[in-house]
Amino acid sequence: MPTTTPRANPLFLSDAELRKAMELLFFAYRDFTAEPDSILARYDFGRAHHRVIYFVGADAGMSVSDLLAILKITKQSLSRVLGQLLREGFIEQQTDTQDRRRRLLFLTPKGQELETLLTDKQTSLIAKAYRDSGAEAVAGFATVLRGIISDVDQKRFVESE
Amino acid sequence: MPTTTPRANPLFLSDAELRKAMELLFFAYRDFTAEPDSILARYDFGRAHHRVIYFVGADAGMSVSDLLAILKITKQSLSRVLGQLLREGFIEQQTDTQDRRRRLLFLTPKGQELETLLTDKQTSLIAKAYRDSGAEAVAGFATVLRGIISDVDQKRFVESE
DNA sequence: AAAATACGTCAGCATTGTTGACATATATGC
DNA sequence: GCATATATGTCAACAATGCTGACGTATTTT
Repeated sequence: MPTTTPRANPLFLSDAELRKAMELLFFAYRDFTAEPDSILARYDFGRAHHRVIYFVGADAGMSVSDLLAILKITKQSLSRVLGQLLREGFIEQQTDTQDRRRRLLFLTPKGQELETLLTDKQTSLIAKAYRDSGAEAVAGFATVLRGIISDVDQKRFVESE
Repeated sequence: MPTTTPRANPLFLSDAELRKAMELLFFAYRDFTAEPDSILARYDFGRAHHRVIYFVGADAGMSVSDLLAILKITKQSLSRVLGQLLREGFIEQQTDTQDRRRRLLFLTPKGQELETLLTDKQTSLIAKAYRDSGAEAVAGFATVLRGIISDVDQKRFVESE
């Protein structure tokens, strides 16, 4: 009686089921970023610019090192895109009055406008998927994604619950 | 009576809830690819090599154009990584006997070994998240991701159900 | 006063995507 | 059988976005 155990995955999780999950993530992430990517191209911006605009929009007044901790890229990499966004007037900096070494980041009205344009594309895609799936599926979606996210990054979500 | 409607999202989906979904996707995808990325670095390979190895592993004997259709990159981009994988003996080609223009792709034993190494890291992460979440959550996870995936790419999944 | 922190910058390099131009082998349509 | 379409490959240049390493300045902490 062959008990198909191709790889080391207990608890009824077949290899095919796990591969399907991986592919779902791959295609979903790809399609999720496709629309913003094409909008950004019109500004000569890329996905890296989008991330900066998104997170600064989500947490106005964050410092450069806060942003570095979220993005997990080097300051040299960030500097390139952040510099462009500053020079082109999408983001502005303000010295923290508490600690004058820190530069707090804010979207300008122009930056806010682009943020809204980009985020609206993505939120409407998510909203459509949510509406088509129902509340229960939405809860499951979040639960599983949280399970995939490392403990370190988990912390970013616990407070917002 | 202010009925908070910050953006255009009906059906009780708050802006905060939708932004959280976007962030979950961002962090999950990042953490999901982190382990393979660090393994690949040891081979002087990148994420592009991983994708090729993964999809050829999932569908042995696929043609170059099949792969191009999945990855949605140009043949010049693919050629670079595919060429490396061929030269270094991770993948081998075989002329299709039906249509001798087509080159069918297969993993070599060496390629299969790397595929297993990489995929096992990712499947165990998914498996852990699945086990911690329960069957119902897993179903919801797949439902929502499918809702995010474009109709074009959906087709890749319908047959496997 | 010395050390640590926050931020910035210059320089070079790798990966992975792009466009455009061509070339070859094979299959298909008429 | 010839013209055309298809599948694949290749050369060259360029752009976005990561990286490392080396410095420099301002400010805070010890």
